[in-house]
Amino acid sequence: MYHKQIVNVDRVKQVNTAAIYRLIDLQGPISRIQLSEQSQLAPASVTKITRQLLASGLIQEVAQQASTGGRRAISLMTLQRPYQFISARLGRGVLDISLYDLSGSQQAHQQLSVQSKDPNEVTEQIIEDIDAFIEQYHDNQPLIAVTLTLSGLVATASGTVVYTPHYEFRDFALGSKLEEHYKLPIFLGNDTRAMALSEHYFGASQDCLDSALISVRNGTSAGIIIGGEVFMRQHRDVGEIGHIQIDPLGELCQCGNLGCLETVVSNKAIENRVRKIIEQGSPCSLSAAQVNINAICHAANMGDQVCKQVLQHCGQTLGRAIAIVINLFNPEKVLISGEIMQANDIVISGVQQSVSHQALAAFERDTTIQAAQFQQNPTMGGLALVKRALHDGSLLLQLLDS
Amino acid sequence: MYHKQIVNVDRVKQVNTAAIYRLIDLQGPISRIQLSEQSQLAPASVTKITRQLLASGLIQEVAQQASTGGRRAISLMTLQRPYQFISARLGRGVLDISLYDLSGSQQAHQQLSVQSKDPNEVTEQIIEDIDAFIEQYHDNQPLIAVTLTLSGLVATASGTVVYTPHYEFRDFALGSKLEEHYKLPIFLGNDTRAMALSEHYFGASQDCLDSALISVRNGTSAGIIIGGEVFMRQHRDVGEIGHIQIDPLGELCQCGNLGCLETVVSNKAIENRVRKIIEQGSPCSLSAAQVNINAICHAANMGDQVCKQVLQHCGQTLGRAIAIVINLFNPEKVLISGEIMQANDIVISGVQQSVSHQALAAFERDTTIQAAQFQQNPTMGGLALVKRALHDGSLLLQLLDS
DNA sequence: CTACTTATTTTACAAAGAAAATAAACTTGT
DNA sequence: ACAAGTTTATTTTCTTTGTAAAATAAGTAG
Repeated sequence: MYHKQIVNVDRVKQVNTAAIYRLIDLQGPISRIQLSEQSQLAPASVTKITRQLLASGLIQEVAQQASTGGRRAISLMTLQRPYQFISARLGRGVLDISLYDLSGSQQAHQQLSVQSKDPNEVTEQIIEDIDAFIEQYHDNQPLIAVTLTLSGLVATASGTVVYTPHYEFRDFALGSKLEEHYKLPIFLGNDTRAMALSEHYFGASQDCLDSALISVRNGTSAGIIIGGEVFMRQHRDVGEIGHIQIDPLGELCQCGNLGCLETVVSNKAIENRVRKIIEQGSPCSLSAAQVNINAICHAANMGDQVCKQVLQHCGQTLGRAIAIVINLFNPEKVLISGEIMQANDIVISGVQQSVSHQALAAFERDTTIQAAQFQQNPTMGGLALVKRALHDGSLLLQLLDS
Repeated sequence: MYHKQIVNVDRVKQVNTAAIYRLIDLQGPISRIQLSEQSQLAPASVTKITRQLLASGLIQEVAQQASTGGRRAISLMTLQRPYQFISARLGRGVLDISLYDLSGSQQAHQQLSVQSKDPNEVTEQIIEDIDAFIEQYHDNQPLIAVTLTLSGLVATASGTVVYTPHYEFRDFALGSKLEEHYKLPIFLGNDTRAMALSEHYFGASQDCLDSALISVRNGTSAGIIIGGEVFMRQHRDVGEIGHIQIDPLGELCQCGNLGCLETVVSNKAIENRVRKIIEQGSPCSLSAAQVNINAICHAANMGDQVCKQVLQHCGQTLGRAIAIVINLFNPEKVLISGEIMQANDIVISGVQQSVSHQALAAFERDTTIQAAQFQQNPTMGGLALVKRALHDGSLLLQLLDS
């Protein structure tokens, strides 16, 4: 059996401290009195809490605000630059490593290739590469965390990699291995879900509590943000939409089924389809050898009918999946990420067609569909994981003590 | 902008009192020391809270438990029978009214027909009929609430009916009209979602935190329970899966699209399909005139191939929708409700086929699919709405004061 | 009858937030 | 320039809540 949230006294302090830190972080320069209004805590409590945060160096007093008729308010801001962390991202055959500070500015970046698929070998390489990276790029500022994002299912709480499409991880305790080595808080997560959270904190979905990010690259997956948090079930995140059956008579998917979303909506599927049409002799500005996703988008933007048609069909199909997400989650914004968004207008118009037909009218009119903001930076997701840990108090308390 | 949960002192008491009440209600006869263990509150705190609950008559001391080597523990239970409420359900052309007590036993029931589709007229009828029902069946025990469930979208917090398929409600403030008349707490909700919650509290999904109920009757809709609560977005519930496009080349749906789930999975769709096959001359144990959902299920169970095939196909199609729900929500149990479950084995085997192919393996092996427990009683959903209000503290506090 | 267990209650206390009082910084009217 | 009034920030005082520890109650086992 289970019990729901019980509140004891210690927890109150933790929750409220985290809430105040979060407000200062999100709402930039803000006075104590404004914090009190927004948090519904008494001014006295805000003073108590901010005193502690000031003492530990997590926030600072900055300029005074203009007077509104009396004593001028003192603005508070979070300190970002002194807090650095490592964000790594394990893609298909690729390991990206970055050094960030909390402001979100990337101090250094490196990309390496990964040959092995064996969990132990890959883990070893990750540790070696990050070690070398730190050696080379990190100065003497304190590191507060190491994050790793990857495609696949991750049990976030236990730091276990349940499953990955590109490597042979199966219920592999990657988190504890990294923790053992670095003696730092480790944050592990699915890459799409982490990117969705990054868009929520810093990107295109900053202004809304409920959003979804659909990532179309090697495959298709979704990250769903509900109430400002990644939607999770029993400590593992969900959002694997790539194998929704979109057409019972469709193409064979590598998973063994017919007509999965990924058989139409993925870079490889798009490339294959264009190649096929060219080989059938349709007039196209690309030769079969030139076909790749970037070229296709460029050609479509230039007016190439074949490429345009394929991308539009892809958009329509994606729209059917997005309509399902809208009906089930009713997000304010749906963001699409991936190389296809170089042909933004073509894809979006296809998506809109399907959504306007298939999503509930009451929901559809509330939902904006647009391109994601962070298309290029695969390690950006780690930043969100660190922010989240600060905002929910778990990492914040560790920094308060030290 | 928004702020997340802030905890102030008042709230602590409310949350913990509700949590203790919920534990006593769910875990039947239970001692204070067991409550302390399960709630992680100190024994002294449990004593304080239970004292209050005892004083207001919400719980009572029952038998002592057997000794485990020392003083025998005193069992506590919630009091159910003295608390009665009215549960109404507005279906297509039908109004069901029941009198329940908190134990879930139905004291009286009445079914009436509804002719009008006009919101004001329907509201007037509901009030008149409930008044007459109370007059006839209710004795002098206190009524603590009135609930109304219906198909359509309901904004639970504001008591507004956003949309209904069978009546012309559009953003209609039904809740406040009822509240004005009855001067009692009113709980309004979508019927499928309320039934899903009832299954969670009292039925087939009692033992799990995450479940889904799929209702197949006039249409198809889902109720999704996450963490023991109805999954909601900005105060309105979601789960309208009836218009997921399941086949881009499928039949025309009344919503104007092709191949919606409801064009295959609904009582009417099944009946039409069987009728069509019979008219085409296939040998069937039913005549076209005899066709209705109950007869079809019975014939299928007796081995009729036409009926069996249609139901199996319906199951397979439903399975595709359920696979989506499983991939997105990862519930422990999926319950199916509706007349089709009279042919339980046939439908479930079809569902299982699709799910085993299309749901993620990691999720599918954790998910049980079975028939819902409360198939017959349309007002059962209201019971869950009242329970929820007691368990989350909102209704509990009103009863504590009085 | 004594020693030991277990359950519950009482007492004393610590921590957090609320309310009121005070201090500080500024604006405005004279 | 200066008093009066505002607005913000902080401090003090008080109430509430939960908890630890001690006390009490009610059993068991030998």
